[in-house]
Amino acid sequence: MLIGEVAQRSGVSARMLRHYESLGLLRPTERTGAGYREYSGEDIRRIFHIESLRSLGLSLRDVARALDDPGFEPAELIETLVGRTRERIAAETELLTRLERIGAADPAGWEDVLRTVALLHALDSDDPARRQRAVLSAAGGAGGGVPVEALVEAALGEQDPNVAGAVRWALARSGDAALPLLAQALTSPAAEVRRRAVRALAELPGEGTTALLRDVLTDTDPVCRRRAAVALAARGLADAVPTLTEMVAEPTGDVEAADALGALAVDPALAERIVSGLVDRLGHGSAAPSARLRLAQALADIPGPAAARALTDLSHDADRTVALTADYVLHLRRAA
Amino acid sequence: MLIGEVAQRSGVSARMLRHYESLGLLRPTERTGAGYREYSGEDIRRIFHIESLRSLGLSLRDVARALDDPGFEPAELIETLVGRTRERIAAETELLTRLERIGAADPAGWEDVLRTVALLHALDSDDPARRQRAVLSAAGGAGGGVPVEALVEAALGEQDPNVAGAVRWALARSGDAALPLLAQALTSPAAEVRRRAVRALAELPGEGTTALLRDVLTDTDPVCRRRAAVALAARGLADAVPTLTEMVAEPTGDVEAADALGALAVDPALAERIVSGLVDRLGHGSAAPSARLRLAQALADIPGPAAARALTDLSHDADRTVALTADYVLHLRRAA
DNA sequence: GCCACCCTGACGATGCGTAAGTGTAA
DNA sequence: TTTACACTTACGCATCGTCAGGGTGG
Repeated sequence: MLIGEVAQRSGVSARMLRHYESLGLLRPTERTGAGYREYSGEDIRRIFHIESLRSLGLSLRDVARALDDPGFEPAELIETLVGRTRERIAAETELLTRLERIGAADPAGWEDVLRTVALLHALDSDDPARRQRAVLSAAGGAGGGVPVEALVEAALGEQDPNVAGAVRWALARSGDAALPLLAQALTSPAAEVRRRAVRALAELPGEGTTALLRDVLTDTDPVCRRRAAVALAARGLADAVPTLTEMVAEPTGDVEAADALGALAVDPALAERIVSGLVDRLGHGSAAPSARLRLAQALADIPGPAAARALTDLSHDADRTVALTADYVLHLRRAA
Repeated sequence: MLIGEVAQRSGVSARMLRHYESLGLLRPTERTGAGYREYSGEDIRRIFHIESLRSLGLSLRDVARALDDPGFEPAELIETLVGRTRERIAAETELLTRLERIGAADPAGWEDVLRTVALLHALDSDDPARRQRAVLSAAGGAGGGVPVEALVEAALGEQDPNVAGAVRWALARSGDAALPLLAQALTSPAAEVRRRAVRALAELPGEGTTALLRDVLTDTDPVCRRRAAVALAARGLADAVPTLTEMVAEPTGDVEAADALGALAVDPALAERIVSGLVDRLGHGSAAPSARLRLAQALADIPGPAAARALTDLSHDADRTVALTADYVLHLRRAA
């Protein structure tokens, strides 16, 4: 078979067939009297072998080795090919999200593109100060070319507490576009991501966030639940009461919970409910004295007669520290 | 600033700085008396701009246009870049799975690799006959170099019913390795994928598949549920009875369900339960006559006195067709 | 003699490393 | 003079398309 027919049937251009030959990949085949290349069935098979290996990403040099060097084993090369392909995919994926974000910012000219690129680049710099500045300039830049997605991603991944705070602040100023993204983050399997999403949502204004935070109250992660509860309480939502009551029962986070409950208890009816919930959960002798102590401290922040009665009970507590604390709190309340 | 320092600070090699210049990308900068390139702050900024755009995948030519041609707008180019990147990611991902499958087959030499590549290639050929042959050779090849993943993928995607059947047959011969993959397919959001997974599981022997099929009985997709029920019944599992009863109630698939129930009803206790379930669901006058007709036909396959009694009731049915059918069935049973 | 092949050789595109051979500043 | 730069020119890498200039077969 002459080269043209081979090219047509194999899909490999005549140019490439000659090229393979020049590399010694395809052996010096037969030639006709006029010097035309004459490909045998064996040659054709070899071409398909070459193409098969090339389709795996082997270089022509590697193909030659694979087909001719008996000591060249596949395992290692395949492994490195896998590794390199993974790296390329990772890089391309990164590139794609950057491109999409830039596209989403709808740049009017290349200056816009450059600004956005610089911003995105700074946002995943290693230097926290740089990230900080990027966030601030993003928030200051009045929207044009500040992709919310990037801010959300930063909010969900930022390690440095200062920068994280700045990111949440920027996010709070950036409008509702962040909401669906944060909502999606709440479904992440990684608890840490959900926690950060909750913190960001807590600082976002608006009705939408309230609904989302309410759902978080049933999250499997306690930290998520608690942050959501505190945030909801700050908005005056009574849904948070059970979680906050639980928080008072735990040795950590009780102060924050007490504050939040105190804020909710400006409503007298709610105050009554909160007090009875707290007493049910912690007021029995079976609870640890330290728990009763936290109860007394929590009651300090709650106005109304129900809290006063509960404190009076506690002032007769078997544990001296509890009794004294309750007494002291009562004293303060009477003075106020 | 001289070229060496610029290179070091910007991370762009001196070679590339000169190359940019030769392309007219970086304007003819100042030169010292000796002809040394002298880069100004403006030049440095331009270098960063160039690198920014390059990081988005723009060619040097496009970078030049972007920075110098005021009529060249970003939108279109960004869009095509996004498209191309998506395509590259898709291609690389394809390549990756192929490489991983080849690696998983642990080839002893490049001939093994070539065989596997040819197989994988044939498996997603456009020609059903080719796919068919590939499947058969994969199943015949006694395992070595036949990646189960590829067969599973084929089973989940195959359109042609003949090839699909061959794939399931090959899968059934390929051992337990397919199980976890099919189990995962059962969690796919696409009902069609789950359906195919169920069909494949139904033809796979072993305990593991039974457990999986049992879970499918609660699938949201009725087709999945039904196929699982029929398969379970074929294995003598009573769990399938409620679903099969439901199937008799529907105008489609009732024959298959009746067969399956008949097979289960070789156990007399089960037969009784099946009959009472069927009668509860369909035997009342409130059911459509066509439903009662299917009931009569289903009862034909169920041995034992319970079915006979139910048929006798139906032989007095208000609907003539129903009554005649029940009569006829009773006649056949007595003759047998 | 015309058409459809074949041949070899070479350039171009892409982005960049790595020289070789030479000049310059301190 | 040495040392560390800088300069220009050019080759090589890996894959291919494509063109030029010329021969072959029917």
